Amino acid sequence: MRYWLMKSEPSEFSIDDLEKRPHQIEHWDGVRNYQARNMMRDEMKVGDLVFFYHSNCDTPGIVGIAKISREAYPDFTAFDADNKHYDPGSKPDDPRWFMVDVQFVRKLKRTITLSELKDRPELDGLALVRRGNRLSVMPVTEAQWTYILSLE
DNA sequence: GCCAACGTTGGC
DNA sequence: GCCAACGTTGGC
Repeated sequence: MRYWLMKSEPSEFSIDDLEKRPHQIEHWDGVRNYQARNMMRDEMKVGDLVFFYHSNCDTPGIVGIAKISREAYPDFTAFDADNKHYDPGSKPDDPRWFMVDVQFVRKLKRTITLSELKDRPELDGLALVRRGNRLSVMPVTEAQWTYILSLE
């Protein structure tokens, strides 16, 4: 089993939104970065655990835990010309973009903020805190996962 | 709102 | 294949 971190802007889709979805499951659409796509398509497995991260908001940070409930399948929002993630280069018979389903597990007792994650030398290797990183999906090692949870 | 960092596009 | 221009991300 692997661990991940996935970013979402809470104004678009927050941990509370996930908790309120039917069965507390939602598809993770809109990823349009090849590196992130490859991780979702090739490496994410049902049962993998995910830190749910709120980006582009007042207090960026990890707010909850989710799990992968369905492995990669074509991101149908890429086929919809009215969708803001539309990509005419992705065809139903030859999809370019993929998504997974994530299921709510729990919220953290508090937000573990980006600024405190940056302060921890134990997390120097975490892509999230590396300069200039923009990946919206990234791997987390088991050691990093355990350490971050110990901060809760 | 600003802007640094980075990915993508497309002319050559 | 190079690289300038452009668009996006996302912290601040």
